[in-house]
Amino acid sequence: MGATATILHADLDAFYASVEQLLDPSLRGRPIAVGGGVVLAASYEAKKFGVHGGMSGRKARELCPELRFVGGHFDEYQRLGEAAIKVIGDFTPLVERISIDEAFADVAGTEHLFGPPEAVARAIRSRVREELGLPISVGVARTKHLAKIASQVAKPDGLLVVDPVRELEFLHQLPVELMWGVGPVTKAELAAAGVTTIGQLAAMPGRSLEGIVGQAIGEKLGALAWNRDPRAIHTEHRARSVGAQSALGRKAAREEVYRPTLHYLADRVATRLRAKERSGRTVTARVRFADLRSVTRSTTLPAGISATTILAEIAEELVRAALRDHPGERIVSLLAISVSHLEPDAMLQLELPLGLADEKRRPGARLAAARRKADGAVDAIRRRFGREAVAYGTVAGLAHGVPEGFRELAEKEI
DNA sequence: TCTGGGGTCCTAGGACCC
DNA sequence: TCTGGGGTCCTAGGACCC
Repeated sequence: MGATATILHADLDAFYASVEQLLDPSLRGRPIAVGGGVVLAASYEAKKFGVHGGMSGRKARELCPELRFVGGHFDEYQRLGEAAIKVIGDFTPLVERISIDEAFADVAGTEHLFGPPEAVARAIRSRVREELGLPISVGVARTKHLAKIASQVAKPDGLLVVDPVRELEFLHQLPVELMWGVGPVTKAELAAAGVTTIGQLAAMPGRSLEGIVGQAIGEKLGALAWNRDPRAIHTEHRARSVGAQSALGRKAAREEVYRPTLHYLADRVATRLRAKERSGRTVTARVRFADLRSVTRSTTLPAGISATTILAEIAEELVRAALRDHPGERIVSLLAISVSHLEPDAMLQLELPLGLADEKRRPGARLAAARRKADGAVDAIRRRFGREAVAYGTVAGLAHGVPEGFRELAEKEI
């Protein structure tokens, strides 16, 4: 068993940029970037100049003077991402979507219907190209990790099947940074130890590898390097945290300044929690200073919360504490709120009026229930008239860095 | 190389419990 | 021969992924 390569990893190439080139033919074959202040995605023509996602717009223009910036068609990204996943789903129910533009699939057992895995991969690629007009790369291998590496190597617009008898031969010649979990820091640490290829990493004694990157990562990388990581396809996914953040440029670290932003963020997070019928026990606030260093403060409550005002108040307290501990920092460049330790929304059962006995058992329970009810009313109005129909006091009209559509896209359930 | 917004997981130290 | 708890939860920081 396990001797055939049946895991596919499919990855839309330069997804946002490809969609823009699809929508506007005059952009095809030209270096373009989606975004403005920051590059959200770059076309392959732009990547040749060294432009990549996450880069500042200014830097990107320096590298590529003829770069065209285009505004994002976020609804189209959502629609086309869904459509591509649907194409994969036509070949197998075992699909694990891991982001808007990529997914794993297992085609073991569908050979009698659609032919061998390589034929399925070809079919997926040509259907996505013909029906949606988008390039997609596919890797096929015996394990998820190897399939993912194969799709990266196949890019752009390629297909690569890793023959099970040549797995290590293929894997060991590649650079370590193609492995999942090896970023810039780990790459540099490994390079300092003379390790730049997956083969060199595989040859290291486990002890010394763990000495460099820590136990958990060391064990994981060791398993990946020998392709001994038989992770299964997971078709269900449940979020472990819900958060929101806003970059502020440079703002004074004063309450009148950060308060409205925290209410805005709390509103986004709490609304999503309630929509999922979840609440969370741990609230974390992050403050980033002018030099981009950031600190976090968190607190864990005895019971989960999902009320906007309560979340906002806790976040304010956490931010105050963080600033108190860093009196030298007078500038804030980003604020974030995250809620974790998620559980079923306890307040849902508290819709009925609470009596004095409840209040004695849990001080503040009645106030919390009242706030939860007010939130429920806001949620209902928004469901009918849209998000903009209601805002929490000073939050109304607050200007924020990225387009609303980008936030909504990022918030979408995968 | 000063860059957005959404996440996951790991580590280390301390508190607390039995 | 050496050593003197182990387990669990919480907090803060950090690396990494798309």
